[in-house]
Amino acid sequence: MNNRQMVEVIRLLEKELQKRELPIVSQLARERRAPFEILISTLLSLRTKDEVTAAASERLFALASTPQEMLRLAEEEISQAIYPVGFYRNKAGTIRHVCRELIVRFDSRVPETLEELLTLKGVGRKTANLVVSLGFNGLGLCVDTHVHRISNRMGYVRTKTPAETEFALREKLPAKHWSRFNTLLVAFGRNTCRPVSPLCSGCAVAAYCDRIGVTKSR
DNA sequence: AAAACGGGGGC
DNA sequence: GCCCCAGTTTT
Repeated sequence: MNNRQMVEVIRLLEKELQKRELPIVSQLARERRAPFEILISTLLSLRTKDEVTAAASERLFALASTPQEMLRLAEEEISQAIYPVGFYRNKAGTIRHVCRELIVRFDSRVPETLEELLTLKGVGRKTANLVVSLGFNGLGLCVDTHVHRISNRMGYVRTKTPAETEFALREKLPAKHWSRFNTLLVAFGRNTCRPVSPLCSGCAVAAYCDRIGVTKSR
């Protein structure tokens, strides 16, 4: 698959996912959110389903919407609010730590660069890229397992690891498509282009897919 | 490179 | 029961 085809795939997925109202849910919600809310909800999302994360985020933001307010909450209060996302000590602790850092080091704001975001403990490559991409409409390319799998399955790249995929995509895919690309592929990967038994019949972009590594499909 | 962090839901 | 989930840090 070449570049022009991949851009067409992005266009088709955009149309398809809107038409069928497939659950991009919290992703689309996040795009309208303040960077602080994107940062916090992304921290909540690690190894946790998106719907669970979305509901937990709402409950937490109802209690506190700024770093100062959130830092006033005890770890126990945060844990209670975000149930049942799991990783409570981890996530509640990280949230308080990040809030404190934002206040002390960044004038109570969320930093806008990948480098600065990565200095926050608990914020890794994917979280930082999402904040840049969705929070500041910047150039963030976040390669998770969905993006990695589908990029290879369609034959757009040939890579072993998500890190290699990120590098390859940064070289190959025009930056203006990055933000929508990862958002769309994650939604697509959950619903249609699943890890096993992808729903190939009726897939909107089947014509552009090489189906590499797909053995069983429906 | 692998383990640990944690709980719900799908199958 | 087993495996997976918009991951990151520590060993």
